[in-house]
Amino acid sequence: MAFSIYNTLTRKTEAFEPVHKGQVGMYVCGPTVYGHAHLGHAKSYVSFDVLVRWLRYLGYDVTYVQNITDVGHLTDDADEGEDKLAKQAAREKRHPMAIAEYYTASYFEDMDQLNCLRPDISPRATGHIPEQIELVQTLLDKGFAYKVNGSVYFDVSTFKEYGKLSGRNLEDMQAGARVEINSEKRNPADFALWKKAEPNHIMQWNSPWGRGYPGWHLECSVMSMKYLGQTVDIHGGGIENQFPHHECEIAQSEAANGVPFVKYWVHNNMVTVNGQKMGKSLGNFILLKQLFKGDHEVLSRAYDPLAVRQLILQSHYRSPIDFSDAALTAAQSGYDRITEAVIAIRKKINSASEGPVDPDVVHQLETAKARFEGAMNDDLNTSVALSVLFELIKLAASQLEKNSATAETFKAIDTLFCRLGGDVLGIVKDQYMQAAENDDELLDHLMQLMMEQRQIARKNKDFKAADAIRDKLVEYGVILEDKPGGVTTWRRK
RNA sequence: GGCGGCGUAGCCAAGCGGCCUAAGGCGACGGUUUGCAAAACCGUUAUUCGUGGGUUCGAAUCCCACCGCCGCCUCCA
Repeated sequence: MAFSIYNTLTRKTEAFEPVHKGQVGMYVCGPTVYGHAHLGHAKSYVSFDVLVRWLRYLGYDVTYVQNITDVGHLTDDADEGEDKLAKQAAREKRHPMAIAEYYTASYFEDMDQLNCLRPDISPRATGHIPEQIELVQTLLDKGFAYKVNGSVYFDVSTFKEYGKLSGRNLEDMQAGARVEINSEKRNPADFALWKKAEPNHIMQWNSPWGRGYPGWHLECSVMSMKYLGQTVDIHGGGIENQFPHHECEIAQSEAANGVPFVKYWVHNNMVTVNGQKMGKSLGNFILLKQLFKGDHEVLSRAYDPLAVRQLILQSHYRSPIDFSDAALTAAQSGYDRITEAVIAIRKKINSASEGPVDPDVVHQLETAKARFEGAMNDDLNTSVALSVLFELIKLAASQLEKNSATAETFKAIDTLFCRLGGDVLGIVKDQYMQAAENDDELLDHLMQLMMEQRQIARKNKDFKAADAIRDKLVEYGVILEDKPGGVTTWRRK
């Protein structure tokens, strides 16, 4: 089965065929860097990360572009709204570019934690002002735009297909309740391509129309075209950007080029926290940094970034996901189970006997792989793909029980875990740091001593003393585990 | 007002006309193991898919109505 993906433009799941055979150009709307990344960013970028990983797994040569918006879109479409970056800059008493730099670094740090692959290109909006001016000029020359008082607007009445992505038409929109504040526009639906800057506006550039700054839909069109061509295979973003952002991108790009701007529009759904929209005023606005540290009042503990990733992958990218402490805890438990199983398998590779791979295991691995691929090909059904990983754990467990299982068999299982769970889903790591190996020798020796003392107590049936040692260690975050054969191991809680 | 989505076991969630007497995860319970635990492993946990109609040989899956929830339509991932 070939890869199919839901295309918002056609409202159908379509067989995926890139414009150029074997090559995929993918553009995803990136963050506006005026604050730390939050849960919404996590869902969005993990979803698109898996899409990129899946396309690469299928053998496509993918160029993944994700912009960094470092010139604030306006906080308000009307006219005098502030630039979000400038606003944050004023709050922090720093230059807007310093704000952009700081939060860009923060963003990549968080995405790295979530194991999202870096985009091939992360173009900055401010680095593409000349190209944006060029596009505005082209639209003016072709009669799709008009100048008013140093600003330039796109004239939506000249673009017949305006509304095709979001399923809106101009009449409906004009009947809507939105108040028209900007009297410069000919039509309320017209949108700014270039805005005249007031002298106190920090971020501004020279243009043929005077000092100003670009409109908020322009950068994506320009950078997508520059790096991926006039027609890009995939353009991704949050569903809330479908209108007006993506609709406007289509209008300005297709008006200028006369060719389709995007072949497949892919939108991911949003997140809620405890069943409600995440909002700063609702007290449920969670930053990724808070999540990873457990530093938020709705969280009972810190969560492993990859457990968060797993939670995201447990539901479909087009479904909304509700983050709650309970959901995170459940995902963390599931994630821990996968991790522990993989570690156990890898230990066995070193200790198991030599020999060929069990043919029965080979068969089961092939079945699992086929099921995984089928699920991913069906519009990225990561939930089912993940369930295959748990089936693999079951298979591994049955082999771990057997003394006859060979090292090659474990190697084969591990390889599939790495491929599907690692390369594609990004939740299985190549290497795991074992707590014990990390600690210095002294700690090891001390633990050894404690365990010996406890062993003596147990031999003497002095369980009171034995339990006292164990309980005290739990307080210090250390868990003792008595294994068959009188062996005791320890690990951190 | 316009657009879109959702309602499946205690919780999360896949399935979207027959393979469904419905994946998988979490939790719970029972077992193996243990001095007792923990962990791990094995097993059990929805004859039923918000409610009521309809279409069909056949529906969780299609249609209609109703109830409930959510998102977008302002920048937002």
